[in-house]
Amino acid sequence: MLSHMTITRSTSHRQAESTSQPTPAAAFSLGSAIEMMGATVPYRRDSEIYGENEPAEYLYKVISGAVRTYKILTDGRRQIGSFCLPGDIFGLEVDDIHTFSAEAITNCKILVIKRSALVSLAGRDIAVARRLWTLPGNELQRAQEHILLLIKTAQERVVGFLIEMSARSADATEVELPMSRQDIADYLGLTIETVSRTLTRLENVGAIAIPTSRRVVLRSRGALNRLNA
Amino acid sequence: MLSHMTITRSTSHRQAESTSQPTPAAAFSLGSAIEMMGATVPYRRDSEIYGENEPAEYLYKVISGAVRTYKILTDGRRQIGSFCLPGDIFGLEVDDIHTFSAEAITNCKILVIKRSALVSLAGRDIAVARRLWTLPGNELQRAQEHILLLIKTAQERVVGFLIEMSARSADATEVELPMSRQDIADYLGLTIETVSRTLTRLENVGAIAIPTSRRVVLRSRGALNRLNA
DNA sequence: CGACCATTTGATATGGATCAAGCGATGTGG
DNA sequence: CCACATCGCTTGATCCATATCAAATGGTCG
Repeated sequence: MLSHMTITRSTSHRQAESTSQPTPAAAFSLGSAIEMMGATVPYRRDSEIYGENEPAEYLYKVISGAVRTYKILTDGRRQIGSFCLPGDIFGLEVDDIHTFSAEAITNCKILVIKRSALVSLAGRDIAVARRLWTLPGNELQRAQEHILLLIKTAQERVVGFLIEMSARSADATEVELPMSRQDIADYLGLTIETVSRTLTRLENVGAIAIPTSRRVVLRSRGALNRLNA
Repeated sequence: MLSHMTITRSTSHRQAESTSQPTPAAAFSLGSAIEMMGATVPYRRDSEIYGENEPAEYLYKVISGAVRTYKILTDGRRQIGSFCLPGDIFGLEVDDIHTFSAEAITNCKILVIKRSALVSLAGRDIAVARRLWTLPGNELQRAQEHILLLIKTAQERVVGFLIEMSARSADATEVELPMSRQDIADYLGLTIETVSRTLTRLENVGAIAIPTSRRVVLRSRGALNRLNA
């Protein structure tokens, strides 16, 4: 059976919705043993999942909703490291201390898995071990892509962001943006105004449509790729 | 004894100095089994060690000299991903294809290890496996630091770069820069002129001294940390 | 000594930041 | 159910940091 952890005691989850109702049913989706080892915990919009410098006792997987990981610099600037969408795993750290903070962007459900349980399972199950193995490498690739984004012009960054989001979206031509303009700006190293202006410019040249501010239709992939330099 | 590979046949090493003379003596330094599995190969300044998109058959460790890994964007811009100094391991890839190119910055000696040999050794030696394990995670941390650099002002980037280099240097107050201003600029996402100007400004305010263009003395760590925001 | 290449320095242009105001959707209290 | 406050987003005007263009300097090697 499921080995239930008393995760609500952890300081890492102090902001979880008080009406927390784990949904073990979801634990059997996706066909991996990983889903069976944790509890699904709801977090409400803008609540902290964990903080920078806290010990990294758990691993997290987005079941529904969206999460941002970020750092606050000494002067108050915020850098978003990644957006996590359903299926994404986050919270894995090299040295057992979180190097970023994580917050729920929307109300969401997160599968929370104890690291130690996963490590011991990996010792028994080579498939789990292999999958765990690939996580830092995948993160590294994303970080490297992020670096490449950050040396580009504002327009290229925004276009790159849209392409990245569309690649992660079910419908490749229509992108749902769970995050605010400020979140996008802090991910791309731009200001909210520049992000907004760039999006409207892309709309004006017919590359995209913006039916609502949180929804973008990619109208011309060719134009976008051209603008992506 | 050492199992010598016929590495000079590999396309990855086509630019190695023709007067290649492996130095197996170095193979016994640092007290790790890893040193015993490869051959030390000399590369001359600006020669390619491997190219982007080539299969990643080997792992590399800098014995002496310095290496840059980089990508060329479609419009010709170059982004340097990392500088590798003696002791650094590079060339590890998630999916067995190099995502960056690597070039010798100076004439240098590189220990070249066959991946497959290392993997099989890791299967037998848990210490080697553990060490291999940590590499992607360490790379990830460096990439994340790099991201944080790239969202800062020019002065903060240059200061951050100097602090990073001094942390990797034997003498914490004096930094040898094996790379050109252009290399630094391409690492920091700035132009060569901005890097140069920023360095002279730092010298003018007394934070550093620049006895020669490739040597920087950190005169006031406090001032640098302050400028690092 | 002279050519070459890296670096520095100078003058100007510009992309994105900043400061400021307007707009539209959402929700709340009267 | 509507008036109003709030919040997120967009738009406008101006400023500034860094890029760009250009030239001078300096160090290295033949």
